[in-house]
Amino acid sequence: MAVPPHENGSFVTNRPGGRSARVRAVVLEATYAELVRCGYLGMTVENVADRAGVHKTTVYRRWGTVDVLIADALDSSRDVEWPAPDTGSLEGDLIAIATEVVDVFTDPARSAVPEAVVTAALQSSRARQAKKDFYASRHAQAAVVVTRAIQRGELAADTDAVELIRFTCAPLYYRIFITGEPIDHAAAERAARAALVAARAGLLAAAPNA
Amino acid sequence: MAVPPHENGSFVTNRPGGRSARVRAVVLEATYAELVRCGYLGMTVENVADRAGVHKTTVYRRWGTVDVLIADALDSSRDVEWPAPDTGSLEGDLIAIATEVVDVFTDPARSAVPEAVVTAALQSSRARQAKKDFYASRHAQAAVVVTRAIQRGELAADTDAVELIRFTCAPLYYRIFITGEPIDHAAAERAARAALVAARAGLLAAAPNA
DNA sequence: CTCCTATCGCAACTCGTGTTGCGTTAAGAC
DNA sequence: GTCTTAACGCAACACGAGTTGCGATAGGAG
Repeated sequence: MAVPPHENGSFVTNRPGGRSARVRAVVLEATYAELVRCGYLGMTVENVADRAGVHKTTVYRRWGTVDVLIADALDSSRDVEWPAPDTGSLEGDLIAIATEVVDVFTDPARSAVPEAVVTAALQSSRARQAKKDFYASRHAQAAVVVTRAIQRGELAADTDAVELIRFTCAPLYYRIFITGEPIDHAAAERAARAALVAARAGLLAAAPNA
Repeated sequence: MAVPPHENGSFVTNRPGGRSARVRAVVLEATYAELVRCGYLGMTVENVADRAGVHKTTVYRRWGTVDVLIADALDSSRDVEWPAPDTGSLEGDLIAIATEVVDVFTDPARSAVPEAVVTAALQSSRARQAKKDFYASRHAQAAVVVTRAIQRGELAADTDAVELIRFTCAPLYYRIFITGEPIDHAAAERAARAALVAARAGLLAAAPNA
């Protein structure tokens, strides 16, 4: 068709069997690599194409912009399984989740991707939607530590599981992206415990809370 | 000297009296206007110069890039007085602070600037420092509601006042920049109350907390 | 007022991103 | 195997952001 793939929102080609799928895989991998190497603004469609061993017009025609490249890369990695921690206690699980956030963002190689995703989401609605879907998926996976705690009787049944995860991560992301202050293991513990105290106080109820 | 102003970190010119100061003021005002109109990536040095009624080489020589423009604009508005709320209770004050965050980010005209600042801070160290200084200043101003509460005996004296402000704002910023979920007055109240509960539980102590 | 020079305006230039037209390759159907 | 055409490679181009050299303007000192 005359309509390029990046304008109908999906990347289903008419020939998904061989070359198209191969090209997509190698381009998305190159996208991650270039993101780590140059960051969001330093990244160029041409550099991604070169690294992938593909001509730049191919990438321009199938994806169009770096925002769409990042969004597609994020979509493709959205549903990879993410093992939720299981330390035996809800507090331990929440601290483990918060600690992983700290670990990611204190490693420049791993923090480059989420930072670029946040930037891209502020520029294009396509990337914004991909980011939203990604975090919704991850939060749903992480929320099992809360539902398990409810089943164990550690927490009220009407607690909003995903909201508790959000409140656990929020103070860390706030320091990273807003105040620019450093984060460490103590900050992770503090964030997890604060979220837990709020949940135990009934402030994170799921229903039309009072 | 041969060193352009944006490389020595300050914008003190040798002739601060007349034209230089006038040019700076009109350029920074144009920076804000273009930020609202085009966002961070749509913004260009040339458009800022045109709007300011100056030639683009003037802006290029004094600031160099849009990151520095944004950083300088932020610096110049950092110390404008920001009236902290005074509702009579700490809970009311925190809810008022959180509600203002919601108000700003539900108005596209007002949310454009902080969104651009976050983006710019992810690209240049100069903008990152300006953002850090700006939020440090605002948080210090907002923290007076906490110190007042401590004086009234509402809260333990060892509470980290700024940390309580951070925990109040964090869940809102998390929804705005990370999960992309909507925010409203209920979310503001929830964030403020959760932070307050954590503070009352002694989790936000200033000292080498236990 | 006169002089010095920091700062600005102007025009031409460089360079890299993104585009377009066309020929080539290979996936999928038969 | 042959045929069709979606998808790719290639080369030349268009466009705009950022740069540079030089002359003009206007603070600030004496």
